[in-house]
Amino acid sequence: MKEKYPFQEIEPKWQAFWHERKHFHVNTASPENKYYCLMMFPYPSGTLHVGHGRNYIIGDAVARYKMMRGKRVLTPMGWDAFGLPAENAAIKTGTHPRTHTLENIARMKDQLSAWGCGYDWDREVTSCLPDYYTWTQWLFLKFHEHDLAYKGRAPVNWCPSCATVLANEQVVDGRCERCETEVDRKELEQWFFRITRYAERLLNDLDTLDGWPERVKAMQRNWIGRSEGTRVEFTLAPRDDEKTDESSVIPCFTTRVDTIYGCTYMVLAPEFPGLETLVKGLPEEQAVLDFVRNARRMNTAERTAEGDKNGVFTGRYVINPYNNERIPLWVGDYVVLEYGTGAVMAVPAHDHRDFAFAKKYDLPIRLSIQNPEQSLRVENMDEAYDGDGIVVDSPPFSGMPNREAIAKMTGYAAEKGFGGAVTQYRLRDWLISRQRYWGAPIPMIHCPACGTVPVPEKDLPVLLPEDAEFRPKGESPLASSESFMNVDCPKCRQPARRESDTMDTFVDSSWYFLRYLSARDDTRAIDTETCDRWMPVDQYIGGIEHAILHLLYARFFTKALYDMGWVHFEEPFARLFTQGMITKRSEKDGLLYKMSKSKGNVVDPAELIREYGADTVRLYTLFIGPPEREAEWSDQGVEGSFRFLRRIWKRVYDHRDLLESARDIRPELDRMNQPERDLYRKTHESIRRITRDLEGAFHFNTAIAQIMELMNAVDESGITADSPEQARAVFREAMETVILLISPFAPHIAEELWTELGHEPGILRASWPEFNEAALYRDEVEIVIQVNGKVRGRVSVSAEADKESLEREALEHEQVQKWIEGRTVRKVVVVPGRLVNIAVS
RNA sequence: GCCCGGGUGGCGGAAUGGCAGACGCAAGGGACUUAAAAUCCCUUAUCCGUAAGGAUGUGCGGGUUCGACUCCCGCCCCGGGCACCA
Repeated sequence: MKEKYPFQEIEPKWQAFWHERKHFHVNTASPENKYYCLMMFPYPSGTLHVGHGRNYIIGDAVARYKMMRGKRVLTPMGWDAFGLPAENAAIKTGTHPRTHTLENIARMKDQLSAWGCGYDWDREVTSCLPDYYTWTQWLFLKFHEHDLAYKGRAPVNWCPSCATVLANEQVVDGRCERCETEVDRKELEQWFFRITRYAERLLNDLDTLDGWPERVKAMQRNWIGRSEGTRVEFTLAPRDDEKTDESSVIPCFTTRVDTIYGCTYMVLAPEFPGLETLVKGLPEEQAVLDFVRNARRMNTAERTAEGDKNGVFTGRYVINPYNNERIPLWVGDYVVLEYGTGAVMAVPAHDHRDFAFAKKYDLPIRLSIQNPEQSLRVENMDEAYDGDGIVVDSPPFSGMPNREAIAKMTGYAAEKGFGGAVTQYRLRDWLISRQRYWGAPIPMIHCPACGTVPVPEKDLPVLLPEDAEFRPKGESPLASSESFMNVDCPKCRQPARRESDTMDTFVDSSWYFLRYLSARDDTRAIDTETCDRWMPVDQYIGGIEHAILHLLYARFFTKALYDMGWVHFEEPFARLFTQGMITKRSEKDGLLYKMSKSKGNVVDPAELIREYGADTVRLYTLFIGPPEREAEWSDQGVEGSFRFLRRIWKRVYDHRDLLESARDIRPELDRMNQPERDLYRKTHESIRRITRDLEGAFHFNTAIAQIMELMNAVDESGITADSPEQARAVFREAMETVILLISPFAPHIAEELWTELGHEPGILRASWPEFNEAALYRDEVEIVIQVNGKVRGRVSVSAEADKESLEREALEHEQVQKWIEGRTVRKVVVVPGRLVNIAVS
């Protein structure tokens, strides 16, 4: 055994060992003791920094811990390999994105193994290769077959820099999530997935996900945005010029139907369908058209910025079905088409937006809810009252508490046939078309005669053409490849054109966790039987940035596949853990940032591994703080973790004779003296504590602190090779425990020392230690004595001491006497084994 | 505005309603060394005190309790999500 901790030698050795012994391979034929431990598969950017590493290190620690607890752990890995960066690099350098991507994958695989992370590489999936995207396309066809994929014309988000459309989920504050360019609105024909059909189930089933962070569930609830309200159909008042309208009703959605008698006008969204015909030929027509054109020119950010509200009168009127009142119809830029019906009943007295609009355009304000103080007068109002109260001036509902009136008035609408209760969602259908090259082609064909025709399953995959022009032009690069575009219609055999858009990469990642279970199966996408055995994922680990996007889409896919009968579970991820970001102070401005090249604050793991070893990087990453929270990387902290590992190594080296001599001696509690008992107890306390830290929440930081404490206790024990037999036995057990407990975190050193101690190689196959209840017992305990809640003394007593004797002992304590002298003892609280509190006055 | 988190030493952070600050980092002092590195030992919340000891202290203000970082009520600040969503 080497004296100096030879991390550079042992780490590659054990990595090769795990690989050769296939320690991370698992047979999914039986579900017995299964544990599916999944990490979000990475985009192959080429280089991982220590911030990315947190994800894999946590996952690997969990996998190793569960293996030692006897689970058959599946930890697969793969690559979310389609996407813009590779394509952008291709545009710049001329290298094909595939070449670039595959090189990056090779590099990242090496990085992951250098970290000591083990995976079942036989199940590797790479979403950009035909053996994967064939099945992504197949799933698209299934979705199409079940009316979950459709082509529709709609105003969509267009990123001018990426030259593609984006899903709602990919627009953040009116900007492209990727490149932060302001997003424009465009009206285009695009492919959508009908996720809104699942809104209710996606929302309700969140309640079944006990193993998910509340935060993520809250974000999804917000995003789905369910709100219950009332649909009210207003009748369009006939035109003065007696021309007829296409439709005579304008429905609107409201959550506050109780205020409808205060409705003094109605507002349409500028994009409201049929608006042009509504105003055709009226004196107001030109003003309306100008207003609409202007509103449409604005990008999403400008349009949605709260503040000034603009609008224009249409020259038309609608009838409020509750009181048959004729009210003016306006167009306003604060009404959004996509939500509700694109029409809003305006109640300025009870809605702050309507209030501002009415003030600006001098529209009437009428009270219909009186506050409990009865103090509201329209003349005095300088803001809308949106609180509860009593319905007024609303016959026959006047006098009702407004909450009650909502139900009554909604019922009334249903009864009279002009509306009723409806549930509205904020969630929109998922736009999946992308006008880019590096994605899975949408397997559809446009035939002049037959229309849009799906590619027959037997013709899959629709391969990406090799001769496409990448440079983005607003049209998909695939359109530039004639060999790709020209195809015969599968129905009528006449010349037709392929769909030239590719799929959003979030489609690829919505089902990869199913594919891992049958990654090499070239006959079908999903192996239903194996999925039934091994799904759901027991533990999913990834970044919080996917709280909505990926995690919502994957849930949607699972539910859709459930309905189609391909899987028999509705939720894919039983437990979810989201780790916090690792930040580092920028040397430029001294501020904290997420690690990124542009901020110049990335820490390269390769350098650290060379200098300290992978175990140090792992240990530090896990010790840095609670794993779900953000943490600041500290170079000194790394040093500290290194020192600790080196210290463990040195103890084993220095005491190798002692450890060897104790090989066959079992610790026996009755034969131990006090210091031996203390170390024995500390050992078993540590096992208990650490096991508890790892079950449920992953408290790696406190688990590691506890190992450090145990190590401190080993050093303080003063046991040497000359110590008596029991001392040596206890010492050996303590050191073995340190090695076992640290092995999920620092597996290389643990493997090495484990064999050094004479065990068979392969600590992963060793069992996690169990604590001995008897070891935890103390016969003497220190009791704290408080006077009025303040500690005034402490006393050592037998663990069995009863309340009476503890109270006596406390009252007689010398220091304590000083504090109770001359005062009245009102009460004495005794908590056996802990403290005595004497209340005096 | 609504919904989630969070606020504890110089720093990262610990604490089933029961000794606040485990563990680590940093800092200071010492041992070893010709010297340095490494290692080991000691100190380290704040204030008063030579000390024994005392007072204060977990964002702020109240409350419950023998006892509150922890529970309840009302605020403040920081981070995140949603938002002219009717």
